[in-house]
Amino acid sequence: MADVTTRIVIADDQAAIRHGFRLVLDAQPDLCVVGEAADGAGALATARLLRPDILLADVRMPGPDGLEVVRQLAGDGPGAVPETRVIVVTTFDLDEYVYPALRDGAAGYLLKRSGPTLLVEAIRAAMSGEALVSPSITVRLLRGLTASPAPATARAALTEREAEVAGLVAQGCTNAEIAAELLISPGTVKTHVASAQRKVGARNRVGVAAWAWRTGLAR
Amino acid sequence: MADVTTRIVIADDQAAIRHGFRLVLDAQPDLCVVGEAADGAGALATARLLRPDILLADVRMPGPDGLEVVRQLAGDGPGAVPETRVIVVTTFDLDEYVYPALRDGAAGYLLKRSGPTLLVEAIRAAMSGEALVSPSITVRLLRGLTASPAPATARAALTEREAEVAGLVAQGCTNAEIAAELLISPGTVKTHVASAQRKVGARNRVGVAAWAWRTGLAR
DNA sequence: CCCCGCCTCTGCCGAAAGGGGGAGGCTCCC
DNA sequence: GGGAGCCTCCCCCTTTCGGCAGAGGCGGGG
Repeated sequence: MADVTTRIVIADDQAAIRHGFRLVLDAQPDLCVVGEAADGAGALATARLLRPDILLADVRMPGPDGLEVVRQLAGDGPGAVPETRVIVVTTFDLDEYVYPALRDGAAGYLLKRSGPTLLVEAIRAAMSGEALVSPSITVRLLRGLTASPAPATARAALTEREAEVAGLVAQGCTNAEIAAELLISPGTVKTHVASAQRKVGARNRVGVAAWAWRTGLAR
Repeated sequence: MADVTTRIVIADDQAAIRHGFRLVLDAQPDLCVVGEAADGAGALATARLLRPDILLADVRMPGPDGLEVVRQLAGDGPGAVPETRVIVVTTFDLDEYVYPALRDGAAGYLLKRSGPTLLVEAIRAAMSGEALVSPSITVRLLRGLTASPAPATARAALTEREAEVAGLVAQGCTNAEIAAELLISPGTVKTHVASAQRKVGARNRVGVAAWAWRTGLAR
């Protein structure tokens, strides 16, 4: 495919940030900032008018915030601009917009302090249909992926044996198989399953399995 | 804090890769490759001996693979080396080691074709307790996170209706409940469940649920 | 046009799971 | 000593699943 210039629009309520980004991006031979906006409404209008390849959108802006911009442009509603990939930019990695932004179709999520390198890399990634997320944010996403919200807390509800049985249930084992595995009688397995079921509020063994998968007990 | 040199060990069965990485990394003033290994056993031994700041580990290596290395070094077993952050490197973004690696504590997941910039960025991120994942892989992670746009590959095996039923199975619904929800007869639900079961290789509905949770169809 | 895949439904039967109850042995702690 | 909690096992009964076999409607593609 032809390596034409990537057209970029910057949306941020701070002029200094916009100028900084523009300096960095225009220094790249294949990138070109074609527009700027200082608020959410302007970002949407500019994106719809210019249909750039990339929109860098601050999370916190007057009017529609970065998330709303992502939703509208990346959605399939009337105002969507499918050819524009939105990269969300934020100042603080504390903010909790990460999850919704990515879920709603952001092509990246960057910290302003990430530096020019990652900014350029994020744009190139987005142009390849990929997505770069700031390392400091990725590490939080991974924690969510990994350890589950509260493994120790939630799991404490079950006795050791019950958790063991629940794990095997989540693997798709029948009571008889679990019994063979743990060297106990099938009747005892039923007792443990029923107990786990009651404790986690499930209506059947699939609910127990679902709980095990959610909490990270099983994987 | 003092910006001392970051000590790095490279584990890859291809000497060319190791040399390439070494060239890139030693060109950085604050990075230093202090060791190499050509297989999993060597990687573990070298990491335990040198206790480097960073271990770049190929996924596919003779002996223990990159995942096993991550598990052993990042775990809390006797052979763990907590001060060493493991960045997993792979050739193909097709491979399905992404989830386990990140879940088991990898401080990054890179494609060899990502280029030197991301390699260096990934190391700096890992040193800050953060994690950089290759954009092409991130985009897959996000699909799993979103779970709305299907991971077409795995889910393509099931028809739309089957996937719908599988999702409800994963929520712990009985066939009758699914029937009521989808406005079809319980018998039809049984057909779909049985079909999904056969396609995903499960022996019962819990296996279908497990598959749904694994693939992100269910959350 | 006809075949194929998907969705829909039907029936039957044995196996598995779920709900209820009871019971003995064990450890830990008051 | 006496609970309390856990693990283990047993009974009975109903509901749900799982496997099997068949069949009609409906759409797309050869």
